Amino acid sequence: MTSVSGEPRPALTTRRPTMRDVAELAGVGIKTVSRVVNGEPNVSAQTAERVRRAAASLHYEPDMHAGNLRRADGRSRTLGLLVSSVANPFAAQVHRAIERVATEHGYGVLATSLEDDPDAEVRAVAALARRRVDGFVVTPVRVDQTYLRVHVDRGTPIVCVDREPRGLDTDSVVSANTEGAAAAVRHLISRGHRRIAFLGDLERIQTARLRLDGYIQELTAAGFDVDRSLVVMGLHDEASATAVARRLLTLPDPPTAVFSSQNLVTIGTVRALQQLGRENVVALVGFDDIETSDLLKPGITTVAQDPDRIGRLAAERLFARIDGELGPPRHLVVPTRLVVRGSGEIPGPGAATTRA
Amino acid sequence: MTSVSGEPRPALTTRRPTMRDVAELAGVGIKTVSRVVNGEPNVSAQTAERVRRAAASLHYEPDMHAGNLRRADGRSRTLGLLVSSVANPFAAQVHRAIERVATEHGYGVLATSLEDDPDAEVRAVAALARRRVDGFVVTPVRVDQTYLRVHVDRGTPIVCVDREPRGLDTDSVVSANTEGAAAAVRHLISRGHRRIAFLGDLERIQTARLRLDGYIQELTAAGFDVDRSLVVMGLHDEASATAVARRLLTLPDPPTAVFSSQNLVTIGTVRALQQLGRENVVALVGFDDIETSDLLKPGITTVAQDPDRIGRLAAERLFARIDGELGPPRHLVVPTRLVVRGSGEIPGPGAATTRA
DNA sequence: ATGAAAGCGCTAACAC
DNA sequence: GTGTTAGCGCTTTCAT
Repeated sequence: MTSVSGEPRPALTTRRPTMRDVAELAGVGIKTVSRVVNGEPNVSAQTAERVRRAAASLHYEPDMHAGNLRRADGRSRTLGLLVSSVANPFAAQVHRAIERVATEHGYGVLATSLEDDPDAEVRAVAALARRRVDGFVVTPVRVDQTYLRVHVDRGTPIVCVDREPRGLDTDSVVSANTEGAAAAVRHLISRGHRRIAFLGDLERIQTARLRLDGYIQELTAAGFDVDRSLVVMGLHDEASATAVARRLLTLPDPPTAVFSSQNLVTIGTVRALQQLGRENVVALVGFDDIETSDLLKPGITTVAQDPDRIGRLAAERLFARIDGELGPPRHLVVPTRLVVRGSGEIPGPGAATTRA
Repeated sequence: MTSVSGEPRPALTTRRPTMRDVAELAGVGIKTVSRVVNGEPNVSAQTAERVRRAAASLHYEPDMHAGNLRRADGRSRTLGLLVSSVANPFAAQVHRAIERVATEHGYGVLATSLEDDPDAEVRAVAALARRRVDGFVVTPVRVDQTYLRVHVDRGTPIVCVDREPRGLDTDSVVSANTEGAAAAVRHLISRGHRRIAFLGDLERIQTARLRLDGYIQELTAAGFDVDRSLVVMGLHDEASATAVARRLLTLPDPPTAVFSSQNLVTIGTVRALQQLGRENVVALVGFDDIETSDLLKPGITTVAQDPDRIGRLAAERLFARIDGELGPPRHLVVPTRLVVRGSGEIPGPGAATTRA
């Protein structure tokens, strides 16, 4: 090795400059740099310019976390988001809406996918707490959110989305699940259907139960009995939905309409209908919208949620609390919208036979 | 107000306990708490248990950022992710895959949506740098990524996904865009098509150009001329794709097949075909998969990408670099897969008329 | 096995 | 207008 003795080996990576480095280069004190970087007053325009030049030439980036350690408000300017999965289209749209509001406030978003695992929920909250997020947006998975109380007590606000919390009252933003499901069933009844099947998600999922409630309420209100053999819960993927839909549709006295309470279940049901060649005979309304519903034949009539609005409202609630809003928790309910595309308008046996 | 004089007003929020609080309660030095919390050796089992109890009773959560300030490796255990939009299905799946690997490493992910805004790219990188992320996964938007060099030089590795960087050589993971497009065109040619339209995204988007390259290469290789009147770039949404597709399909000598190079363009094309009632006459292959492609009639034949694999490989590359891997940048190309569903198999004028 | 002192990069408080 | 000092919550170093 022929290295010149005494010659310093070049560092593999260049050291990241600190405020002190900028101060030295600009020939000022470190506090002056701090003032310039943070846009505080009491720095002459000349000095400020020298500091800015020095900072730029060094590519100085202030260390946010170091600053927060001493800063009075101690804000990390980061939000924690807990969703079923960042890959889930509904959750992803909620996420995007939250991010938009967060960006306006100079905040970043740390998102975590829970995949319906109750333990992942507490682990994720702990991990985010160690990162000192200023607030949480949580899609509850556990049956009880009491464990979050300590965070609220320490001033870290929480907003629940999609599902209401239990064991702890927090701000929340959810879809009008019961009303939306009722509207779907009402729509089918108005088209002459009496035997309407209900295909629901896992019983432990709050929204699945609420949509079932809406279904039962509306049938009852219309004076029909709820035929329990047409109600199936526990469907969480396409395959099982297809299987159950096929079974119901090949019953001796099959339903003339289906209300599916979740996206994957709707898709599974469409597949079953197509396999049986009954997609133009049996009516279908699905809860939650599907991107390409209108390209199918028939188009799928759905109860559309508004994830963008849900996310935006949740973020606005959270920032209001971060900014010190007091008062009792607020519970926001975002209306759904029935999107008519064809599948839900297939007439049932009781349909008026008169034509225009 | 009848408050007992001298009685301290309860704090609105309880102060967050520090290591010092835990140490005091456990009757040990702060360093001992640090040892227990970090699982370091040289603490008696008895003492450790006392510390753990004290920490639990106070709901102590160590401040990660404070620790990083002094910690030798200075890791924030956070990754920065820049994508078109967290709501984009492809990006969301890449995101989920990255998150999975990150979680295994005890890392969090800060995702930012760029919405194809070149300025948002630099702003996002700066914001993430101030948060001291340990690495970046970037979907490049700008024509030049030279601005990232300073971060690489300081030891913050970068992996580009979906598109290759320019002006700076980094690890990258992309789909086989040219090959995938060529395979689509080859498929159409094999079904007897000669006049194949190409509907592409904005010319400035790298993947759009590469897919056009594949289209041209394959047509040329087959000995056909490229009819420029059948090639339209600059399509970035459904509406414009529908309009252009309608125009091409109503030409005096219309194409008998369409290759659409992007999801929204494919959907727009399907709509045009349905409006003209030609979805069973004109062949269609789309680049990038659509969730419910198989429910349409005909099903949409697509060149499917593998976002899960892309995300996983990108994260693995990034962690390899974070863990100190040296050596030249690696460029990974993830193969695409032609998914046959019907629309791409509609025969063209040159199709063999013999039947099995 | 345990702890005291110094210091990470920055801001608060207060001097000049 | 500007700089100095202390200290945020933690880890490092080094003593005991």
